[in-house]
Amino acid sequence: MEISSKYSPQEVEGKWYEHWMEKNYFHSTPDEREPYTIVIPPPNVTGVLHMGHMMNNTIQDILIRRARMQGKNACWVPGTDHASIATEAKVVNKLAQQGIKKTDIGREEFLKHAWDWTHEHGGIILKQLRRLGCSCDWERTSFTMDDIRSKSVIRAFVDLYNKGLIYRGVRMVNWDPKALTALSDEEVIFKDEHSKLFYLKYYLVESGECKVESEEGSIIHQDEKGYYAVVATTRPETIMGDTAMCINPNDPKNQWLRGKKVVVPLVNRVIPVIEDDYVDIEFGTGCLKVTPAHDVNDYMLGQKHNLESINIFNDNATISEAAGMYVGMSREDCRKQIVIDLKEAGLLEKIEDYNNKVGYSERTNVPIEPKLSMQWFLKMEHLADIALKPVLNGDIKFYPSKYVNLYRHWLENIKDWCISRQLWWGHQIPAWYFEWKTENGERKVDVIVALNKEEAEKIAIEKHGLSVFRSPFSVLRQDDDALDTWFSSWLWPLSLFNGILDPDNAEFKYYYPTNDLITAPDIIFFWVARMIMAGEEYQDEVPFKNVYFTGIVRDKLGRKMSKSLGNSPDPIELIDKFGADGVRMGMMLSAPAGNDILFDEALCEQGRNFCNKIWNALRLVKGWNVDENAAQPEAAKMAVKWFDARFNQVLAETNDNIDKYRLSDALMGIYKLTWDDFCSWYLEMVKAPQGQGIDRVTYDATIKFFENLMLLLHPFMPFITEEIWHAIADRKEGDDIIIAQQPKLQAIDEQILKQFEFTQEVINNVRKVRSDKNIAFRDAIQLVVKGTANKDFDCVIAKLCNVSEVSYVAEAPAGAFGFIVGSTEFFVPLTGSVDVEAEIKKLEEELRYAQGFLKSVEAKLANERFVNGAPAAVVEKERKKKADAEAKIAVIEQQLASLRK
RNA sequence: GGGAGCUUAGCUCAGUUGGUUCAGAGCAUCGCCCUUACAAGGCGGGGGUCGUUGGUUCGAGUCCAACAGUUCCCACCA
Repeated sequence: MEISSKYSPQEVEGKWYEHWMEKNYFHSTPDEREPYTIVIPPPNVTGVLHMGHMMNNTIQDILIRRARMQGKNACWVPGTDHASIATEAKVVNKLAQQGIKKTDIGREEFLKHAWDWTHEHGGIILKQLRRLGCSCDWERTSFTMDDIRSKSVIRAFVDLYNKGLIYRGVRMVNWDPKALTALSDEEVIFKDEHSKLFYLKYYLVESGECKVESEEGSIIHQDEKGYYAVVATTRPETIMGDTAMCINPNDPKNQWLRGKKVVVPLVNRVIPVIEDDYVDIEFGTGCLKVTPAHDVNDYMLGQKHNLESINIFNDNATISEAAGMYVGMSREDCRKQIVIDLKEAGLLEKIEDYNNKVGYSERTNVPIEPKLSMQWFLKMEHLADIALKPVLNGDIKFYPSKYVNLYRHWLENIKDWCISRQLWWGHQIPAWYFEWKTENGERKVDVIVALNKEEAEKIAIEKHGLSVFRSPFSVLRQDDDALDTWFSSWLWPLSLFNGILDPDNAEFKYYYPTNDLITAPDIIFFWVARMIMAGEEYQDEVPFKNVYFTGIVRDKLGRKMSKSLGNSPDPIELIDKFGADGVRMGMMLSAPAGNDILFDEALCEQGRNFCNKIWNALRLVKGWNVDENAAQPEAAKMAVKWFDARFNQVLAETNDNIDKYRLSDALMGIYKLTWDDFCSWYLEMVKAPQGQGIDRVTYDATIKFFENLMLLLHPFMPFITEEIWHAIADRKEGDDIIIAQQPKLQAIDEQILKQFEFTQEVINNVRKVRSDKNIAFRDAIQLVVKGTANKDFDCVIAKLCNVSEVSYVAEAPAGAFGFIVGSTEFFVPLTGSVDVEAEIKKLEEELRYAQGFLKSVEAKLANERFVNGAPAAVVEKERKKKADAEAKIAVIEQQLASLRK
């Protein structure tokens, strides 16, 4: 049957994936084998595959497939994340398009919509992973909001609350005015902003006691309206919330303001001047306006100095009633208007350009508003403590290791984790508020944390008595808030095997701790660190042993891929175009651990080309006819010996590279072994002459080598390797490469590798002579060797260079092109056309180089301090170099002499 | 403001304890080839004073210092 000269992945990939699924090869159950476990970083349930996923999951699949081929019980657990804030935002948007507001339909109805949305869009990404070839144990597919995972989250919350690690309190939190929820510190992204610094006039209150005294260094402002202080601010729209002005007590230029009262511009509220070291004397005028409700530092000052706190913003960051003016305006509009009004009122001294950092919501990309609110927090001190140890002592290894520092720094400076979100999509906080009326009519509230409502009721009854509980004035209602998404993700390695609810179950005991975690460095704090905390807290054991941080996928200009830039290719389209194997290879070739990868379609093209190369090697071998009577030619015999050694050499390197998570190096090694060593050298050496059959020994060896190459390559390129596996030999049912075992490392014949390297150099030289002199390959030539040499590979030289005869002589032949390999002289006799002058010139060049080299070596050896100081082996090496160089020079000189005759 | 990393061929990167197995790889490029597996290919070639400047050393891409450029992380200077 004719095989196409182009490999077509479209015809191959789907077929094999189905076959693997049918055979249930991806599924794992505990047995006596060593487990190898990976849990997927769960993508957003309603998301679609992007390049980051492609890379990340390719790596996971490589590791999982390799483990499977090493006889381990490989288990890769897939799943998705409910992505609380992101998904809720999408559902809210969708409802808005239908004119529905979430608050109008209520929690239950909203959740119905959210589940519909989840079911409709959910799991697309997992299907896409199948196209990529991912060998996940799909039977284990989980969701952070499925039954077990949800119950695990609730159990963990209750448990941590009972341990005293979770508390509820009023704190300054990061408020997202678009999503209308609190966020954790990690969800705030600071961006540089070109903004303005506004200098506002705060006039002093005139009164009898208020006397301005000039002291040394004072800078007093005064105009026709009186004395005034100048405050520099980037946020003039918050003046309605000012309840003090603060100076540094050690600031000479503002001494005159001590104990005074000033008037907030436009607002006309009188506020005191307070003093605190916190104020930076050098910044602006050294006067700080204090808005305790809207700035973290001001809040701290407010607490310290007992200031009133005026919340001038509504939850959506419009101006509130409490502000008394500009009510209902957006903060942006308000700023514009207030600047105009200040100017008109003569209260704006000047405006300067200013660069500062503004916190934005990671999800909704709107500026964060610091807001005082009641939230739930997880205490981090203890958890940080237990999570630091395993990373510092090497129980968990980071690749690359530079992330250890980052990790440590974060844990050592950690703050409590705000875990409540004012969202509905997610795990509702298992806290109930029991409200009742005391005998004297006072209303009271008790917070009850319990696994479910029934439990909560039981506790309420226990604590407050049945009659109080049943009283018509009593209410038990659950906290409205949901938990941060990461509060479920951090349990992932535990909860996937039901280790929170049932820590003694056999599966959990078998699969946990998992082996490798492959993730992006930008979630090292969000996720990695917290999983380690949870693992240590619940199992007193690490959740995984190695963490491989991938780089961020960028476009070839180094820009982050994003929807708005439109520079992110659709991974599925790439697979359609280049095949999954091609794309996988493209991703892996330039993705050393931790380095950003600059993605370029050309890399996938290289992957596709490689597939094609392999495909054509198959075509060649398939075209061979075995001649059972044929004896094995010498060249083929040597080729088999050599390739066997070479294969084992690369096998050792590959194993080493993968053990060190240097996957791109490993793949490159296999690529070169296949393309250069196998295709360009080996196959050319063993090819039978036109029209002849190949002998049995060589054929079998070749098939074996081909198989071994495919085994080595399979984790990286699963589809084409399975296809080739089945094409090169008759396979019994179930003899599939995916479950075959990796080749075992055999002894490497170093001697033959050295000999062959020498041979390659000879062949390259002959080819160069051919190329230089324009001698077509079909025209046979002769090769003359001066003196003696190892003749083992002469047959190979003859075959690959179309040399009719390799002969050995004592004297250099006249009229021949010469070259030197090592210190052996070779000649290609060519009738009539030798340009003696050119040959002399070439040799002189070589001589110059060799002499220069010799000189440097001699200088080194003449240096007593080197001979005495350097290790003996190094000195010995130099002596050898000297001897070699001298031999080479002698040879060149001799040749020159004979040419000049 | 603090901290970490990076800077080697046109591009993307290796270079693990300092010593021609150290100046490499892949891609790109150039020349010649439709040689019956492969033009998504074959064969051959060119290309870097290892960011700069000092220092340590017999010897530095490799160690140290400073500087420049660049990336990232953290941080309550309005």
